[in-house]
Amino acid sequence: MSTTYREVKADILRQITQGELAPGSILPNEVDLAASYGCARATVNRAMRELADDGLIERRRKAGSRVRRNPLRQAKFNIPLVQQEVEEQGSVYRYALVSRDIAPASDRLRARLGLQSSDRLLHLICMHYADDAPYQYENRWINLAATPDAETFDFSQTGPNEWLVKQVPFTDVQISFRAIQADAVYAEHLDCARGDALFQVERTTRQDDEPVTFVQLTYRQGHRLTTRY
Amino acid sequence: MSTTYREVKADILRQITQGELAPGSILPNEVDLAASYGCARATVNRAMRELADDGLIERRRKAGSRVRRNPLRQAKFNIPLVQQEVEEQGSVYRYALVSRDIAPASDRLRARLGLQSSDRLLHLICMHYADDAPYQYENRWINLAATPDAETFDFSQTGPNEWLVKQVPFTDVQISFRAIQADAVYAEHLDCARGDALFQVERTTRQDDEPVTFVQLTYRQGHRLTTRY
DNA sequence: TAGTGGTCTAGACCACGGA
DNA sequence: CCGTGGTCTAGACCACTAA
Repeated sequence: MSTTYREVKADILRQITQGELAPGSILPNEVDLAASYGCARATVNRAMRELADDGLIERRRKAGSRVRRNPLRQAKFNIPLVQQEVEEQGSVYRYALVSRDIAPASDRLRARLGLQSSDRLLHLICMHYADDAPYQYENRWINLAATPDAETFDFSQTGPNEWLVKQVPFTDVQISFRAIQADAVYAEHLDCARGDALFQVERTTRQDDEPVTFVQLTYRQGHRLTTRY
Repeated sequence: MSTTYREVKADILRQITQGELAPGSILPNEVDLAASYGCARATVNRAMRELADDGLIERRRKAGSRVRRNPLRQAKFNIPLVQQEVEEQGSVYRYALVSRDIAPASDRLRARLGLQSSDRLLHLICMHYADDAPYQYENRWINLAATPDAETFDFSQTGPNEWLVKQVPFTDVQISFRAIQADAVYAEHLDCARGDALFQVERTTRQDDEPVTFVQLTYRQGHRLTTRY
């Protein structure tokens, strides 16, 4: 009948959210907390470490643990594969390859990704449908210097994301979200009006600083990305 | 000279990203790993637990640990206070209250937040500037049933976010991102054209299921939210 | 039912960094 | 300097669940 780290964490969390522990105030040290909860120091340590990971407290050797003044607000988003995303909302997923070509990197992409001018890129445009309605427009560049196999793979049946995830390891991913206005191309593919506001995710994937792929995923009008914490 | 959990984690991570451990393959159990790394089982456990938290492996009792087939792609975003966000990019921050009124909740908000029809809401519209250029338009509703003090507080000098973070505890936050088209009001306040695509964050904060505040934060044209992992 | 991860313990040593 | 958190250990019991 010992106190678990979950109980310790929940109790401290309660004291913080209910204002018993004011922002900026200092918590007892681990030894004292262990004694008062009647558990081992390692148990308190795990509870406190998770609270620190969650951004609720700040810990420093010798200085002790304090409740953060401005609780670090951080949100975690799942970035699912399109197919899973579509199927999880109960729709039928369909994929189509719109175009495929190979060309040297444009100046814009070279600057953005840090590519050599000699590098060749595989450029794919794909559509993802939910119940036969346009769901996502995918504009992707794959660095053939990093992924030579991509040149011979047939992307007409399998989406590049599915293939890349299984074939190519990566070490670093950068993601950004923004709003863009639909031009004629987007309007046609996503079945919306020119000028509509669309939600776009841009993602750059690297393997040890070498760019592997850059993609723009543009969602149909009205899409939301949601999370809670 | 023992093996640390960081070393164990880094070594397994390397095997995954370099393809030595294929997606879906099973890892040795903790006892065996501990033996092969020459450390205690608890050390291996911590390394594996963190890999699981990071979405790289899946663990199940009796079944063992496997490399995820589709590495769970999850991104963590910091949700900073506007003032910090502006100042961190080296600009001067300025705040202004645009309007303030108190009214019963509209049907739309009642449905969205799960409010009682008798609840009164404090409705604030605020502007946040960076170097005197519009940066963010804030449209906020505060539930006076949950936060009576808000009724008498003077929001003409201090932004509601700063005040709420310090005054009101919360237990649950829901965030969503989307793209919207600027109407005449947005165009005027954010100094952009009608029809421009704007990036908007919506956030609902609750304390034990009671809605505390709902806010729409609309950024100036061209804003991006970025992260890496 | 047996194997695996989940957790707790009591103790130890150490690194960091405030006073 | 020396208090605090960071980490490791060897062992133990337990909860879950696949076989």
